[in-house]
Amino acid sequence: MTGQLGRRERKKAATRQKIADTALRLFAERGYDAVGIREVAAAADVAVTTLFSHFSSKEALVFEQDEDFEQRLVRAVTDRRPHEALIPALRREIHAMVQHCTADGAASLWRMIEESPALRQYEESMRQRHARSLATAIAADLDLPQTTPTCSAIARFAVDAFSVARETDDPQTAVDEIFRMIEAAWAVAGATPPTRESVAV
Amino acid sequence: MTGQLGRRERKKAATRQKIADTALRLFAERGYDAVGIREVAAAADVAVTTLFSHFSSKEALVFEQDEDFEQRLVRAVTDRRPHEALIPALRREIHAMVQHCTADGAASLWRMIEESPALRQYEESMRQRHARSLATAIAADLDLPQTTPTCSAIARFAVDAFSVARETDDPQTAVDEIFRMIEAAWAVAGATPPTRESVAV
DNA sequence: ACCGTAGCACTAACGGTTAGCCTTTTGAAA
DNA sequence: TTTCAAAAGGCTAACCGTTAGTGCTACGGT
Repeated sequence: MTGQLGRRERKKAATRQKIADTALRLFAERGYDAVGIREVAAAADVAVTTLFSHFSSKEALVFEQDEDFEQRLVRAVTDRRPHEALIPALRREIHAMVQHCTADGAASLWRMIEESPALRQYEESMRQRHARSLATAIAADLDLPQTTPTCSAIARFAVDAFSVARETDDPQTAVDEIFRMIEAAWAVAGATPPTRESVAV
Repeated sequence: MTGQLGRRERKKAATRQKIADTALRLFAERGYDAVGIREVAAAADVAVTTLFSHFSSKEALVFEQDEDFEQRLVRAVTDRRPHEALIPALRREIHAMVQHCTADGAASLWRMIEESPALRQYEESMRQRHARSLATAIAADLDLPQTTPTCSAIARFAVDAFSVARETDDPQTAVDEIFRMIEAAWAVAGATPPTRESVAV
């Protein structure tokens, strides 16, 4: 083995990266809606079908770090230090994610997202996926056989915190503000043991 | 005036209704994905362009009551009886909406929605719109000049309650469960007066 | 040295959506 | 009543994202 990946996998990764880079450059230059898939493929010197074998949709070209975000949320729960409570761990991660997304280099990217309805819609359904994964992780953390309404709700609240905060002028403060609410919500949920129905199959 | 609407508006409404009815019938018969727009238009005896002048997308054919839902949420806040608190009013409305959507006749419709990724995605972005409207209504109710992170968060939490509950075996119980959490979240948000930044322009 | 397969290309098409342009209907002003 | 502007609808033709079908080539393991 050369390094860790074979030539084949390196080439594949290179192709993927080239497509993503080309797409983001074109989108930045001329706007997301004004650039077609055929154009991106041509500029990256690949076939349209190749592009779609690397990215599941045009929007996915923009949200390249989709799975990163998802795993960060899940790991914030599963890999947290022993004895650290659930909500503070989530809060720290959301803080970091917000910081990452409001960093200077990313501003124009998020502006582009806000201007395109298609991208907004994609982002929303992406967050829903993330909330589902997070809910599963939370349920597992509580040794529950499956997600309860409380798990799903807390997961969604956390994701909401990110979305709402990112749209405000002072994201970090907003995250803290919302997480105080989530903390309170979690407290009453924990105090109220789940009813028979909500755990039953 | 004949009745309240002129002939023109009555005809327009009739056309719209005919399109919606035809579409839902075809979708129910053969599945959402298996029925094309051209087919729906032909069956409703209108041109494709006419269909799209009444509905902004294929998915909108299914979520005909989109605006109803949005207005019910907003009115639950603005039109509630004097002295009734905000969160209980919202809870009542969400209860009613869940009941309405889990009634017997609607079951097959929601199964169809769950089976189609396109419909799920549309529903999600619809809920986001509703949450935005609700946030604005809540802000107005509190005499705030614009939405704060707290308003947006509570609005999203309420909408989340609907979405999570609808996926549960026992939706009504789930709504109560989640609204206990929202009540707690609202309590700490109200107790903590907004900081200067979160209200500033 | 060989073979299975992953990666990629090409063509052609499908389905949702829109633009451009034309006809008919309708509400109301002149 | 006549007239007229706007609304509603229609037709054609296309654009765009996405996928199926097919085949070639180069790589990795045996």
